[in-house]
Amino acid sequence: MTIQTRTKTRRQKVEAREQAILDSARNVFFEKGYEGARMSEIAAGAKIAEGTIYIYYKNKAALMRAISSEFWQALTANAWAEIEAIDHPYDALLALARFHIKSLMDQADMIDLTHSLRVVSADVGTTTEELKTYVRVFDTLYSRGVDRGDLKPHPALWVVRDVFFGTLDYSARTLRLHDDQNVEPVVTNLIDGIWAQYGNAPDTRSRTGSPDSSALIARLERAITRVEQLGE
Amino acid sequence: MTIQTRTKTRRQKVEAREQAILDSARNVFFEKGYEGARMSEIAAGAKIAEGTIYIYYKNKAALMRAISSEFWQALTANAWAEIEAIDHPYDALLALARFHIKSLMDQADMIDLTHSLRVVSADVGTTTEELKTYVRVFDTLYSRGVDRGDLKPHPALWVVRDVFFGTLDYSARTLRLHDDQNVEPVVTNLIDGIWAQYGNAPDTRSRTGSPDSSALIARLERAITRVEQLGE
DNA sequence: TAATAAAATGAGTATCGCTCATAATTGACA
DNA sequence: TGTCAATTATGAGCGATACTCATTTTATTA
Repeated sequence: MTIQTRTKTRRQKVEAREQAILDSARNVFFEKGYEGARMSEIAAGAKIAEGTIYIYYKNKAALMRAISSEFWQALTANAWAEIEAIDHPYDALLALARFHIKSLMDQADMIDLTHSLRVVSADVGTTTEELKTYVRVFDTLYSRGVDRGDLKPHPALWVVRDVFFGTLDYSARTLRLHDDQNVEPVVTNLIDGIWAQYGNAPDTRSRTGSPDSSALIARLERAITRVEQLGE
Repeated sequence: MTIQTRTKTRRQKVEAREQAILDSARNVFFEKGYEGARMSEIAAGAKIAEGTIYIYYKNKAALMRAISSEFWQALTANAWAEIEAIDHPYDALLALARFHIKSLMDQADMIDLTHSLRVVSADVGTTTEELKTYVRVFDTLYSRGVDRGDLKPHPALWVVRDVFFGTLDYSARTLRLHDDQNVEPVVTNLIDGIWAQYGNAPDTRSRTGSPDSSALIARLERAITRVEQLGE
């Protein structure tokens, strides 16, 4: 017990310092950019000596990588939270697109800094891994749509994924450039486009007299009944 | 006459030196990346003293910017050349997409270096200007399609433009990551998608007597799905 | 050929990321 | 509580590098 409490105290102190360094570094990186950021200033911000940083992080690039890593993990968590309550894939994709582009725009500094890692350190492996994890939110959503029969299975999902993220990335930059906060046209346009290309519109099935049309009508009937019961 | 010849000689010498610096810098930047590139090495490659570089270029970033600028101008010229003989907008867009993604993949080093400018220097204005010029190739192509009646006019062309370049950019990265040289699926998929959404395809119009019913049913289906979720 | 302007040079400077010998702090144990 | 070993912190100093500037070299004109 005593042992645990004591070691925990030490660990807590260390972790607090680590977080202080991270926080200070984030501030300085935001303000000055990667190149402009001085290790001395980061140390001052965390109220420690410059040398202490190197006990916690191997070098400037590693520090930057840690910040980037933290950011993407939080983004992934938030993305899941954003879509978990949404049932229909169309709406979920819409929500994810909205969330993604808004994040890109709000946290543009962070995004640019992450990109800078590619330039600064050859070892972008860590960040790549985190990007993959983030991107999995989309993949899951699409797969769910396929399972439900709302979306056509795609032989190479990454093709659609790149349309999704690539478009949003570029659009975010354009919107920012024009000081425009209205993401809806972009988001709607994108998802409608994906839906037009890969969506299994129910009419496609019913047109050929497929058995699914009756099921759809039944669903419609039940739904409408519920709407009617809602009153006015 | 004599005056002109003589000054021209001097100017030629100066311009030759300038080009030598640029060539050497390009080599070193490619090989070592921006951070890894040493001004001393660039000078050695151009067979001049280190201080001479600074007569021609204000600093390392300016040197990099000049290289980037040269690259994008050449890319723009090549893009125009690639599409000038193609008449139908669909084929021209296809060709541009193919050209763009291939350039991205072949000259990945150059692209990454250009991106690095964003990190290194706040003044990315020059590069942005050149990017705009490049991007105009697409805009012209789309407008031509609208004029011919093959494409629907879009209230905000940049939305489509960002789909185009964003998708190709991301796809190029993915393909490179998988050591895949086959760009056709991406290119075809992209242009078909744009055509499906914005093309005035004659077959769409002639397919059925009630062109709007399928879209209407799709909309109904999505709306009902949303209603169904309200109850649960 | 001499005078002047333009261009080149490279030793020196300022700056910054990082190291390491030394100091301070912490926790276990008697 | 005091002692000792381990952990953590410190900051002067090192090496490296982008950039400067006093001096030299080269080109041009009369």
